[in-house]
Amino acid sequence: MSDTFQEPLCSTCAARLQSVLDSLESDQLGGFETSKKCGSYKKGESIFEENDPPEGVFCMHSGKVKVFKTGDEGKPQIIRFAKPGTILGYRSMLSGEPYTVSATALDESIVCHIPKDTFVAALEKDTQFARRFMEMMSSDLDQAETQIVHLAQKPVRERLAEALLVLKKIYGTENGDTSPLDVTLTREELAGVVGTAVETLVRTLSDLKRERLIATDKKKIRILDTEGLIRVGNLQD
Amino acid sequence: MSDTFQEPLCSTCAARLQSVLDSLESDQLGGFETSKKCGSYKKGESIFEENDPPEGVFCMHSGKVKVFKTGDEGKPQIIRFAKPGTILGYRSMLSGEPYTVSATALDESIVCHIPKDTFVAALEKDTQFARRFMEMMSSDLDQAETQIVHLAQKPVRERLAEALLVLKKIYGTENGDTSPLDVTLTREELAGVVGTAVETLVRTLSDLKRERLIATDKKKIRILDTEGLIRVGNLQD
DNA sequence: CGAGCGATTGAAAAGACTCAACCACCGTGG
DNA sequence: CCACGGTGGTTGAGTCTTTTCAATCGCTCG
Repeated sequence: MSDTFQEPLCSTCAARLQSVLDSLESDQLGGFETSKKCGSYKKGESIFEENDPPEGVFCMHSGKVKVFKTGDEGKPQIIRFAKPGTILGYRSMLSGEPYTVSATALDESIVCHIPKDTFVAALEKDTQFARRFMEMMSSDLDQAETQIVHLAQKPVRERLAEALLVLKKIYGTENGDTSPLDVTLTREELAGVVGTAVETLVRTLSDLKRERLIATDKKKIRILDTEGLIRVGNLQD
Repeated sequence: MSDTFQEPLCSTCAARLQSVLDSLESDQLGGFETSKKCGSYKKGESIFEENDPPEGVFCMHSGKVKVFKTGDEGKPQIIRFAKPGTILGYRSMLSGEPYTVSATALDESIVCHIPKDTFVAALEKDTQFARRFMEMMSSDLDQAETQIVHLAQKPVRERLAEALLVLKKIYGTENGDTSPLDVTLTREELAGVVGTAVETLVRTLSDLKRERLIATDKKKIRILDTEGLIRVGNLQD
């Protein structure tokens, strides 16, 4: 974590308005502002890791982060992607148990750390905030359960199509609709999202390229035919 | 849902003490008691289903319930098992969205329904309760994420070993340690837990039998060698 | 320039699924 | 009481998917 950047303020933080912290009462907000510590993370830098002791939660101010869990054989499985406004590491804060997932920057990112006491106090004092927070947890859980079903029942090809669409939805594209996804992952990372071997991932990507659904340029991926991918992914919803 | 049974009281409910409702203040408890509606469900009966509109949460008083989500091809994936004290359907209550999972009795079960208003009021008034509730959600989420990694990275054999150990942990055995698991699932259900085809499940079960790790008698499954299953499942934790 | 990592491709092997047949048990109705 | 039909369980065979291992390629960085 490096230190040369402008420390953001919660009160004027655009990312906050995208997050579960949007409705925070101003008295709580002050507590956040004075107790938080923000850090800048370069691409590849770790924000927290499995088994680390939790001391609060992280709130993303800018950048992109992958949240993953390491399997028995050491292979990382990407559980979810975070963007500005996302709260990370809340589970361990609540349970007091060490982190069960790791978070690593995918890009230059600024991530703030809010001490447990501050956060818990806000949860206790601001009912509306607590409510929003629970809704966020619900939504994370719902997403995880959908992921379970897809991993159990869909073939790699469908999961890959879905993963690409998810990346588009979360991080968007650089310019127009068919311009490159505004995030770059290694093939290994993408394999870790889809839950497959790197070689299989590469082959399946090639298939999609051959079908003109996507195009690749270096590490950049462009989605040429969103509808087509939805069809491939069997995603009616 | 049939009606011939003794309606349980929250205040004297043994299951409650096993649940997130254990610390509930007595004033809230009264609200639960007067507003709840309990129902008895026979084996195979549905408690709620995907896309049903939520009107509160369910709390298990007795019995066994499977919670599952239906995949695109209509194949049910069992997400989790519930026992007395388990709260079901809380996600949709929070979000107001229709249920994203279904719950069905595996055995004669008594399940109470607590109206949304009552439950939400308790969450708002009783900070300790809200805290416990969030911890429960955390733990569900953690479990779901572990499941994701295992589905993505472990072969059927390992997942089956784990599933059997989970069933033992949740529902226990009928008598001694190597007596039959105190729950009966069809092969199809077990396949839906592990995330595989019925035929594969049957074959893998046979392998475990051949290795004397388990034994089967009709639908009953006995775990003969817990240590062995832990080894097969690659479960150091 | 050379080392090394990430990406790609090929070929073989393993794992899992599908299809099809058969068996075993159970409850029903004759 | 028994024949019948149906459901759930099991097994076999073949096929498809996915993984693994090996080799090659290309690029970047020191």
